[in-house]
Amino acid sequence: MVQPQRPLSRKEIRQENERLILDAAEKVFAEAGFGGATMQLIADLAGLPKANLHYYFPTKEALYRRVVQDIFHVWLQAADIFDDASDPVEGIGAYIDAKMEISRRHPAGSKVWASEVMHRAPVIQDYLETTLVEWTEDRMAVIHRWIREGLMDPVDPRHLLYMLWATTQHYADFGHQIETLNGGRPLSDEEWAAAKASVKTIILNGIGARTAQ
Amino acid sequence: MVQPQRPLSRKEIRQENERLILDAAEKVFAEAGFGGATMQLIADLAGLPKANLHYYFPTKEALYRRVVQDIFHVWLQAADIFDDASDPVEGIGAYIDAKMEISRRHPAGSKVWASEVMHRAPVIQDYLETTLVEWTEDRMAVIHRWIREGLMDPVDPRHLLYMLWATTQHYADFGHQIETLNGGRPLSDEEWAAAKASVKTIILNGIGARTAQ
DNA sequence: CTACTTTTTGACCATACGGTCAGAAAAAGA
DNA sequence: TCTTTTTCTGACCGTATGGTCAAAAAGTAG
Repeated sequence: MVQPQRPLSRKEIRQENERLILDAAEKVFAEAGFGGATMQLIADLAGLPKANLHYYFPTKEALYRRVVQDIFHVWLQAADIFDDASDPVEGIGAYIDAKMEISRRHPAGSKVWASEVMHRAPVIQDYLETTLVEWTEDRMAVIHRWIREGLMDPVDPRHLLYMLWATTQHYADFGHQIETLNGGRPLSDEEWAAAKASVKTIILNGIGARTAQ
Repeated sequence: MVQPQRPLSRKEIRQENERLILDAAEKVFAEAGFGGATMQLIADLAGLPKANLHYYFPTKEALYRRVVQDIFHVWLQAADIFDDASDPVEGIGAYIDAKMEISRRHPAGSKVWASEVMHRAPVIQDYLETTLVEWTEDRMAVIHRWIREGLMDPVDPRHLLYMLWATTQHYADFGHQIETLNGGRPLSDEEWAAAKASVKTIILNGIGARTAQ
């Protein structure tokens, strides 16, 4: 272990500890659900005494709320790709790649999100009703434009989006099932590439996506 | 309330109460997760005193186990359709219809299953490793046959199955999100029909499914 | 009706959990 | 150095929860 020479400043201590706690909390909430998670477990995983958690986050709910909000923002960012594209092959293809990558790198976050929504979004319902609704409408507009431009078949954009979310997040949320069906081994680099390719092929084919000239 | 003339026999009492408890448990486990569910809540919903639950199911875990097992069997049955079909348009189309119908009629069951798998299948891992593995291999063989017969494109059957599961179950597991994006209203009959149609169109198109002559 | 078995239930218990607090330790400022 | 502010932490508390139990109620068989 390399010890820093200078003692950490207060700001650094705060940032470092909040990070430790949030990372641990994400994992524990993902593995046990909100109800099954305990502050003690999170504290142990973060390597801090339980009372210290309550110093940074007053309640279990406040901590959970922060975890869910952080995840939501990661996801929103990942969707910028969508807008910059000139055709569905590029836009939806890149979106699938991005979401599959998130499923691979942050499966815990995806599970926490899924759990939150499954339980009727007790803490982020307001986000769903505002930010997510806007986000969805914007992307639906893009898809409608592509349809008008003859770049893809006239599918219902809403259900296309649901399919994109469902399919990509499945690789995180049901990762354990996939691993079991893969002989107990996590997907290798090649298998992840094959998964991405399969998803892209079927969906892009399925909506008759064409590239812009 | 219509009261039966004859008092219930012991066998009837047992069946009736187990059914009441299992139905209530499915709902509560779905809404709160295993950790968040309480025996008291289940008891209240079932209209029985808590001690009575422990008479029929010794522990919370035993009750949960039965709920998950029951769901698993419903799903396995729904897949018989797959085998009886002579081509992917019929087989996969009917499978999508069946799974969408389950998502619509038994969303709680789907959520319990999702939660169980997300938490690394603590109670049904053995089922995953035996029954589900067999089931999956059988269906993969069917898909491989359809590919050999030129009835669909040579897609990876594994990832096609994942896409089918992901897409159909999404309408149950993320039903709350879908409802929110639908203006706060649950999907109407017509909207469910549109959802089914969208999923079938995109996937069957996506794999180049053709009907047998 | 009588003896027996199954079912029901209120009261109770031990434990685990979220949260509090007072005082110690450490950093920052003068 | 001395004072103030922030961070840390063991010990503690009230409550909610899963589970138990003994006795009552209800069904069954003769």
